[in-house]
Amino acid sequence: MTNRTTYHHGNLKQALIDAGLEILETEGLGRLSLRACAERAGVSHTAPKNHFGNVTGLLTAIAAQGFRRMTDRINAGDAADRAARQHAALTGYVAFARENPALFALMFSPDKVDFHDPAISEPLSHCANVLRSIAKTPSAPGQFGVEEMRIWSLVHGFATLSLQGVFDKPGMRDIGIEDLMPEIGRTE
Amino acid sequence: MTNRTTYHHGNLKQALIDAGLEILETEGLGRLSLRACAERAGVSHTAPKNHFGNVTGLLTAIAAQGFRRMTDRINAGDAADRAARQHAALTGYVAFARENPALFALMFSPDKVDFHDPAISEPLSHCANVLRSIAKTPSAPGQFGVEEMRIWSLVHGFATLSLQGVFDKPGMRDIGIEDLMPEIGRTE
DNA sequence: ACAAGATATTTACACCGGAAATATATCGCG
DNA sequence: CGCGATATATTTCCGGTGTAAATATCTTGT
Repeated sequence: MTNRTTYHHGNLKQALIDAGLEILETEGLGRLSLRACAERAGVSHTAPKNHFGNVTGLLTAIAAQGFRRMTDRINAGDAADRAARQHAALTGYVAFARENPALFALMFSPDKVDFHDPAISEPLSHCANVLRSIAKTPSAPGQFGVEEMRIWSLVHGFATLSLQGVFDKPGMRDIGIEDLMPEIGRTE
Repeated sequence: MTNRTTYHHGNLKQALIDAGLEILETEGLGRLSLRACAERAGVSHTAPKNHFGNVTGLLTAIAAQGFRRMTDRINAGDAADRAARQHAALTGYVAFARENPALFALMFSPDKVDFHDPAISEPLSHCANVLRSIAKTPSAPGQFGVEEMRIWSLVHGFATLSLQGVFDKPGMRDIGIEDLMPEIGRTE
């Protein structure tokens, strides 16, 4: 059943997360299961329990990895100015959702991911930090002000609704986040 | 097993939808299943197939009912002016999400709901119509412009992220959609 | 009255997550 | 080195879930 020569896998935890990410890319969220991840990693379906407790723990870890990838995707730390970083972050957010629809859906599935799991809090904070850094008047670290909430809400809602096809009406497919954001950065 | 006197249920289709809505309210999205709906409606677990084809058809019908309820919740057609209607719609949107977290999550779960199902297109259009009606410069019926997309994106993103607990940081819990919307209605 | 179709059940099956007992490998420490 | 403790993985079993196929019951049209 397994092609391993050793009884222990060696790095099963990361292998299971990677397996889940691959399943999301190739088969979609509906096919993501604990057993499918285990099979792809070459272990029995109960092996994940040692590392993640239960299926929610595994899916939360996969979502956490998704937040790390999204943070990389939206972070343009080398950009010239704040406006450029903001543009890169917002278009990157929407692009990430479109390039990874299943992963993005998982990351915001309350019935599959436990947002109180410590494994996800750090990646989530890093993502929030990038979004804070593009505000005109960023709040102090650890804080999150009205402007940041407005930016995140707008881009997240746009990405979600676009992905869902809610905006799939004539003449709307060409409207992008750039068309919605000129007001976003204005001073309070 | 069943308490029915007649072999046929009579109005099984609606009964299954109602059963699903009750499960969402009392047990949450994780407990919503075809079999659970059937059991609550007092029929065998294969009976839903005649009315909905498969589980996606049933969940889509439940989500469609959710959009109808949300439309009622955000529609303040009797309000004095556009600003009042807008305020009612946006606060209503967020309130609906908080009052029906499981139903709201289902309504935007791409792996459970088929947005191409005709059963959901009409309720979705009605919901969109209310959101269009609160724009300063509403587009023509059937159309959907930048302002409407910005409004919907902002309020949907805020509702979703709030529900997920993403904004659960010190000092943020008191920020509402009203604090994010003064810019929303401004002229282009 | 009766055939045709709609509606519901029974049975069977594959997939899923989890619990419990067991097996194997690694680590800590004498 | 040796050996118990711990970590990691397997096997087996169970209840829950969605679907297909065959069957049963009711309703409808003529």
